[in-house]
Amino acid sequence: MSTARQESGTEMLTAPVEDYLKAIYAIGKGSGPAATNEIAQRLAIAPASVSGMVRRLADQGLLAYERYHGVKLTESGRRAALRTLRRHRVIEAYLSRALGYPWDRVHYEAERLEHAASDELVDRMAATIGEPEVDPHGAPIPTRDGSVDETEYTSLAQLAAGTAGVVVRVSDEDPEMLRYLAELSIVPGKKITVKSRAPYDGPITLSVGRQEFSIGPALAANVLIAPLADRGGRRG
Amino acid sequence: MSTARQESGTEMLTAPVEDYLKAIYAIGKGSGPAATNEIAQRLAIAPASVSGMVRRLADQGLLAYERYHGVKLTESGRRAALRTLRRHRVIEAYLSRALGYPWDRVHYEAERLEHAASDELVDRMAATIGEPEVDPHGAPIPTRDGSVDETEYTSLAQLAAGTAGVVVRVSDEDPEMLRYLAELSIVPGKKITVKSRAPYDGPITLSVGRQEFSIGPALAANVLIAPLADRGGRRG
DNA sequence: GCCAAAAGTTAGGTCACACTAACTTATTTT
DNA sequence: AAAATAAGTTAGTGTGACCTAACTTTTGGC
Repeated sequence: MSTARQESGTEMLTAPVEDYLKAIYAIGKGSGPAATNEIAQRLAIAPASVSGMVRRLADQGLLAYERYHGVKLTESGRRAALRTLRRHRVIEAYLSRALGYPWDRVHYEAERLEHAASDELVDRMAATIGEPEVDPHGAPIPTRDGSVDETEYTSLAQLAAGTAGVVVRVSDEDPEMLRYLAELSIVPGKKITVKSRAPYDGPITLSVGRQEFSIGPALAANVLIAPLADRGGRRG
Repeated sequence: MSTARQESGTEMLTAPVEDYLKAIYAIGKGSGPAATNEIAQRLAIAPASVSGMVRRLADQGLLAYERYHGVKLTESGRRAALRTLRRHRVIEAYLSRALGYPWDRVHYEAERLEHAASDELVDRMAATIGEPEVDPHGAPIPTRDGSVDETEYTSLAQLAAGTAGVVVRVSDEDPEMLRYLAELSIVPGKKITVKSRAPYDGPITLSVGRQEFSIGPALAANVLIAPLADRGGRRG
């Protein structure tokens, strides 16, 4: 057994394998092909290592691989990826709500626990905190039977001046950024209005609550928004 | 990183290494020497594998090894073992109390989580359920700074007829046995009186609560007892 | 105190997962 | 369309953790 996990029904996957599948899913959003280099970059390993692993995963039927062209998840691979994603996000939500974990550190902790927790544990966690639909960063939690909300949202960087919207999701990996976003109270559920945008990728001025401030486009790109009907005019 | 865990301060140990240390600690109870074969048996691996690993662990300073004689934990090895043991038992207690996990399955789940959970998580779990001192099977939980209650208790198999005692601990690995013990309500905290013992390792008759029944010596050996003052006489 | 049985070790092999260096295929530029 | 660059692959290594088979050391019975 060693690092692998055994689970009722399906074969057990090792932690690295689960990480590959998650990465490939994240790149291709479940359907598109993933490039070797991009997988390597996400997992912080050498491209050559990916070639080798990808072959094995293809042999196991988890993905479709064509030499020199990318890989795509098979149905079985997609299911495995979503199972891991569900674990990850339920664990994040649980750490945050039940154990008071700060939202900038849940990702890192979940990254390890997702490979060790059983489905039963994950389901109990989900039940205990009331079957959450999103994790603390707003990412949707796949259901037990493997479906996810794959709605694409606009990033704050693309939002036109004068537009208002609600933050639905922020990217979860960089703790420092998360702490900064929390300071600005740019968190899922918050209403935001884009007051103005300086040209040439300049700062974007926002109003959040009764505060007003500017952020750079790099940060804004990490915030996803559900736009609201524009009823503020553009007098500001 | 792969299967290893990084923790503030101390070097990260892999899951197998933590398992070796736990096994060696369990055998030598922290001080005595552990035999290669016994380690192998506990970890369900070949004795030859133990020889190899034990050498590496000795090189790392986790244990003292003399060829053809057993191994003993060094102070550093003992600390690592107790850290893992604390994780394990806190997790068991948490699963049981906070998530309603049945007591016959917490061991198996904790066996995997103990290698993935950070010290911070374990401490939060402990705090959330009120800093428990024992796990659901009655095993003492090591403190953060690495001390444990190492009191030795009498097993129910050694208890003389007419003696009464309180169950302090039952062995935790066999789920089926745990379910049976729960049925008999032989659980930590319960008062038990040994009514009689048949000779030649025969059945032991007990009274627990208002019930009376007999169990075999093999089962009784897995129940540890804190004896009470004998005030019942031996008329029974 | 010798000799068989038990306990422990070395030798040599495997598998998963990473690496670097060198090579091949694909894409882009001119 | 040729050359330059980027992307991807193979070849060869290393490490951790296991295995079996064959050998050595220790122990316990007589």
